Amino acid sequence: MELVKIYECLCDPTRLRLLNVLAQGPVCVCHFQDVLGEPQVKISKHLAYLRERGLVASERQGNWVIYGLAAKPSRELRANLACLQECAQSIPVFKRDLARLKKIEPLCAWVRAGDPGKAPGQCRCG
Amino acid sequence: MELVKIYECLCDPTRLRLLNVLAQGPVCVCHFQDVLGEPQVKISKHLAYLRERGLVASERQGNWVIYGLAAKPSRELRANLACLQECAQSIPVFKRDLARLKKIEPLCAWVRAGDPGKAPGQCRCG
DNA sequence: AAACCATATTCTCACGAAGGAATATGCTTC
DNA sequence: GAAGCATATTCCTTCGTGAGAATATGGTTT
Repeated sequence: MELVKIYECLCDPTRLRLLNVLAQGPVCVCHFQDVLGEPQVKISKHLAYLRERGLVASERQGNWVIYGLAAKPSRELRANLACLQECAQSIPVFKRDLARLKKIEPLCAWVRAGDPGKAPGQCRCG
Repeated sequence: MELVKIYECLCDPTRLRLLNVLAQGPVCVCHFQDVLGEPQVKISKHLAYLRERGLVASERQGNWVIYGLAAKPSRELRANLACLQECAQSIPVFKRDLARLKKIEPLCAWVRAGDPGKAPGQCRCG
């Protein structure tokens, strides 16, 4: 059942936080590390988990990799992501993450714009 | 996170089917066996799993045990059960289960009524 | 109280998933 | 092409879960 696959993706706190952030728009991996405050391996592996199951998609942009929600989600996925967002609104962890995201949002936008010519040698996350 | 506990409950096909059936009202265990066509142990263990995590509650009625959805669900639980129902509408397995449930519904109602005086020695499920 | 029914629990096995440390890959810059 | 950065993968250990067989429990009937 595809529905079960979706719920399997949702039954880990780190993945829920990732999806909550992604609901705001595409984000690059190093920003995830910054926003969630979790180690690189953890972030990377959970993103891979979500990618293999089709919840998110990734695109390389020079040194960075940008993740975004699936382009054309199934009805079930759309419904559940909407439900998650509704629930997340009232849960502190998620609100904190979005607050931190807002602070670095300009950087995210800049990375997303993806003009390699202007890219500096080092990510400005830290 | 309580939200994760909910999703853990939802990431198994058998449990999804149980919850889908329960959305129609309380049901006794032997009827679950009949509707899902799964062995007793399986049903019983998954119901226990859901009960330990507060998604469902059980009540003994003579030889039978009747399960129902949690009386006062959290906002998150309510939202997710609603979402599940919406998704289930278009998925064959769930529709089949509800169809089979309908056939034995009078029996369910009778068990729920719970007049031990009239109870026969044997469940009429099979 | 013995037989019986519906349900629950225990035991064992196999498997997948999460976390961390170490290492590999792909780009980019010098 | 060597060094450096961001990200991915591998290896290992630990833990929870699902399934089935067998057995236990609690209530009921005779």
